[in-house]
Amino acid sequence: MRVMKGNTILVVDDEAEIVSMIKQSLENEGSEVITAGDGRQALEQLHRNPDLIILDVMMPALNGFELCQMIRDEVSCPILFVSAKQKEADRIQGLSIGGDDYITKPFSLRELKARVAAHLRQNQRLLAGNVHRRVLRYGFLQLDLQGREVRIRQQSIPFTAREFDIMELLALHPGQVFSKDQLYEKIWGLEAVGDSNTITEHVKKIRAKLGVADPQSNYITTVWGVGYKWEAIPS
Amino acid sequence: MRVMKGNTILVVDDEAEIVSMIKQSLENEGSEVITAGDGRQALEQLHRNPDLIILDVMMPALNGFELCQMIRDEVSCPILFVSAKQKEADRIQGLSIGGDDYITKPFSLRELKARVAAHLRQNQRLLAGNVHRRVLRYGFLQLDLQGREVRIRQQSIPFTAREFDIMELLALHPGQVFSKDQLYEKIWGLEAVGDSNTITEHVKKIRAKLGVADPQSNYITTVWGVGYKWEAIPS
DNA sequence: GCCCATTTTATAAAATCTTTATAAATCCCC
DNA sequence: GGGGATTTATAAAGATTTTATAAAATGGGC
Repeated sequence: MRVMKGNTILVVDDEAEIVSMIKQSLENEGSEVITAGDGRQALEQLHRNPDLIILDVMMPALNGFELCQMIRDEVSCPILFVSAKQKEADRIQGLSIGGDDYITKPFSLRELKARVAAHLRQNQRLLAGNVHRRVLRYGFLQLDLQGREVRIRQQSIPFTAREFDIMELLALHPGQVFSKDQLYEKIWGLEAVGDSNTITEHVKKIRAKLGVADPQSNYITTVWGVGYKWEAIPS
Repeated sequence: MRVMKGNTILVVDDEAEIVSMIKQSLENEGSEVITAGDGRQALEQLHRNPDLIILDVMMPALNGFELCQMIRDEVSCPILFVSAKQKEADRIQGLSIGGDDYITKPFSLRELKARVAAHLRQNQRLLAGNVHRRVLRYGFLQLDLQGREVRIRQQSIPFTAREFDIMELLALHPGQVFSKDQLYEKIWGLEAVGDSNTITEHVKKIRAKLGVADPQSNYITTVWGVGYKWEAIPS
């Protein structure tokens, strides 16, 4: 789970075994984990500026709900409750007083990790966020024009500069046929001279890469005697 | 629930009664609710820019998981899955492919509302705090833009002026490729003339310094024949 | 004058682009 | 429907371009 790398997570629970179990599990994913055995200790740890807080509800002295209410306005990171109290009313209360998630004990470590990762991911999205990217999407295929990156089912596929240029041009004009000369002119520039085989070769490479990740698809169609075109809807 | 006022929520489910039930419930809280009966309709509704998406997993044509994967990179709002599939593996899958929450059917409307409100609240918190953010964080790396200081694992690393300029520009636009000419123009100024090797050299120095403190990471990627870009998620 | 950041130069290494040759597919006219 | 011509596909190798590295030169500030 790449998202968890480098993040600081505060785990608060009065049961030491649970704390150490969670700590170890999250550290395995690359997070830095700081811990507290009760609400007061947790308050002291806040100066470390955690990226996420996991909070047991039932603790002596200062319980999880109380702690959450105290810090919620000062701390903008997600707060996840973990509790043996399974009633719906408890879950709703936890979410209402400022919690972002509520997991009932006994819980699966894998689900805890998945939920922690999801919250961290969403935080990153919003923080690194306000990047309006131009992304072309055709089914499972995505062309990130600013990042010059191609993804199929979220998986990045390396394309060379020329390959990307050709794909971009075609995909920006779905359904329109481009002759090889047109492609050459648009991508290499007006004065450029070159063999039309060059295009053929690049198209072949593009198709090969797309074909590996998405075998049934046929994004680039050959229009015989004319050129190539991008299929509006991949088949 | 104050948070829900004025928000737009997209509800996607093929069972019309469920859609209308959720719609009514959320509208009572002050949200604007738009709906879709399947994945394709949902895609068409995305132009409305919802603040949150509720997604049924099992739908004909395009299921919730598939839809989520398709849109996750373009849509930064929270995505909540609602599903009759209750197995842990399903929940974890949903959270792993970009979902932010997973609620099993049959669900309590009150809990759904509480979870929706919690996600909206957290988004508002982050977006509000985003304005005066002056420290960029990428994994273990922190860029203090005000203090022009670079820290890895809390340890400060000295960077020269140009090095910091280049890093700052790249890191402020994660995922976007900058050509050497673009970098030169943005940092040295329009009229400046210079060798593109200068950039190469500075990038080398930056990578060397980052590499010492964080050997596995690769923050700046070479996009062959195009330029350099900052990885949103360091690999 | 010395130190440090910056830039330039030269060379090595890597990746890509283009060409060439050959095979396969498609079209068109008879 | 078949044969020849044309167009496109495939594969591999050479040429070219681009980037990485190292080291030396420049130039300003103390």
